[in-house]
Amino acid sequence: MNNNIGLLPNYVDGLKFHCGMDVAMHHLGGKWKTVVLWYLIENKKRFNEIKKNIPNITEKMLTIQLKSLEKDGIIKKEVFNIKPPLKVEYSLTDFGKTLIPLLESLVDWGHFVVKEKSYVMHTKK
Amino acid sequence: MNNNIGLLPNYVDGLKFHCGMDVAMHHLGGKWKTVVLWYLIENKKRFNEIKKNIPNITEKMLTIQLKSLEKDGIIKKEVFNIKPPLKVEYSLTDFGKTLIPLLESLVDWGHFVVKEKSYVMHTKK
DNA sequence: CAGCATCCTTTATGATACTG
DNA sequence: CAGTATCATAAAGGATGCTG
Repeated sequence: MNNNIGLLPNYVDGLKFHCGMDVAMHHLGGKWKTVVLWYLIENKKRFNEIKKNIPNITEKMLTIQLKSLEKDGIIKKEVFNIKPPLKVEYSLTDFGKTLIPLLESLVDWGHFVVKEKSYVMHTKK
Repeated sequence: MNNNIGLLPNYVDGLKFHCGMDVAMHHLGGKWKTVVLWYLIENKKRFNEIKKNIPNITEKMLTIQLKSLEKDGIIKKEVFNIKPPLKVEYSLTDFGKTLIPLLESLVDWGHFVVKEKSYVMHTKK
C-alpha cells in the first residue's frame, strides 16, 4: 500500500504534504469546517443562516472557516449589496461539491458511532 | 436535512455533540489520527513500524494518538513481553474497521486534490 | 447584515533528553 | 523496543465590543 505522493513531499499552496491524508485533513481539519460544509450541501446560505444552523459557533470562528474554505476553492462568496444591510451568500464550488460523498460518509459514521457508543454505555452500566 | 442528533445535544463519554459531524471529527480530528489509522488498515504494526511509516511524527505525538485511538475503541494494543526489549502491536478493532471505507475515501480525495491543485497551478502561472 | 479587532484561554504540536 | 518527562511554541478556539 503506497500512500506516499511520489517520492518526495508534495507542495500545494506552499504547504508540504507527505500523503493524501495530509492533504485531505488540511482542507477538512478543525472543529468546524466539515460542519459548515454540511450545511452548505443543501443550498447556498447567508452568514447568519449558517450561524443559526450551528449552535455554539462564534462569528469569529465562522468567519475564519468561511475564509479558509473560500481560499481553498471549496466554497464561493457572493455579495449582493454594497450598502448595509449586506446580503452575502455562500455556496459550494464545483470543486467543493466533490466533497459531498465524503461528507455524507462522515455524518453517517458519526451517527453510527452515537448508536454504537450508546449501546456500549447502556449495557455496561 | 436534519443533521441534529435528536432534539438535545448528545453525550458520548462525557463529551457533548450536536451533530454526527461533531462525533466523527472528534474521533478523527487532528493532524495525525487519520494517517496513523491508514497505516494500520493493512495489518497490525509495532510502534516503531508506524513511526517509520510516518515522516515527521514524533514519539510523543504517536504515543498520544495511539492512546486516544485506543481509548475510543478504534485500535487495540497487545503487549507480548514484560521485559525489554518490549514487543507491542497495534491493530484496528472491529469498531475501528468500520472506518476503513471512510479512510479510503479521504485518501482518494486527497490524491484527487493534489492532481486538481497542480493542474490549476500549472495553467494559471 | 456581515463581519472585524482585540484580548484571552485552551489544545495541539514539537524538540530533546531520559527510562523500564 | 516502546515509550515518559519536560520545556517550549504554535494553532485553535472563545468572549466581547465595535463598524461599514
